[in-house]
Amino acid sequence: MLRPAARPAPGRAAPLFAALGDATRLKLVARMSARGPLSIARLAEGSSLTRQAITKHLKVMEEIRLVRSRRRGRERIWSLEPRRVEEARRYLEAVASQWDAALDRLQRLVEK
Amino acid sequence: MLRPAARPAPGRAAPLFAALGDATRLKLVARMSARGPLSIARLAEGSSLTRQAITKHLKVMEEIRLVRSRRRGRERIWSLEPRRVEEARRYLEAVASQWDAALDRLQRLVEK
DNA sequence: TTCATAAGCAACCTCCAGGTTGCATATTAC
DNA sequence: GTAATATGCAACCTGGAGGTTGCTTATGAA
Repeated sequence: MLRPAARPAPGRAAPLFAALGDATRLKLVARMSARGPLSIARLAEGSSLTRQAITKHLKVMEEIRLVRSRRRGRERIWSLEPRRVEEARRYLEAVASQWDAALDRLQRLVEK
Repeated sequence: MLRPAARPAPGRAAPLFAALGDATRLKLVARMSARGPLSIARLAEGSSLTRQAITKHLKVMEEIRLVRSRRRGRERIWSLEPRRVEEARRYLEAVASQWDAALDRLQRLVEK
């Protein structure tokens, strides 16, 4: 009985948004999403930051399972976890529609 | 010619997610979205934090236009800015579908 | 087998986000 | 008019996020 994934509580969703809320990390996400799985070296390429800084950011995102990594030879390959992205997306969708509903309610109250 | 609102660059979208990425702020968003426009006092109600702390959070969100406020008598009423929520939502939607596309491309490459 | 590449580990630094307290000011209620 | 309510302003404190440097280790290439 696969339930339709209820909206998570704000306390649970916040860390997800926090992970996305750093420009460096969001660029990493964008790069992965554009090119597919990439090694740290590839991800750090062109950045003004150190490779170690990039690694730290990746670990932050891994901790909340926004990305995952696997070792391949001497490299470590990083992938996006699309289910988490989707989870965040749905949260915002719910917020927006709930807000609309609240406004509608108030509007009707005034009209009465 | 109202264009369909292109996906913003990571650098522009990150502050939006950062604003959502704090548990206190996300709770404020949730509360507004559930009940409609609310005063600071209402928003601070039940929280363990100071009213001033709440005010600071609201200002953070106002700065990036995730919420707006208007004065009404001695109160200040805070509302959600649903277009910004929608903007963030679309960003995530784009990330997810781009990732899927990248995987598909790679998959087809392997099969060839 | 030796050199170059890719990554991991750890210690350290700095600044500012997220809080607080204390006081001032504007509105509203009685 | 006076007390209570709702908010604004400012100074201050503190931990941890986001960086760096330096060194080590594993793997691949020639």
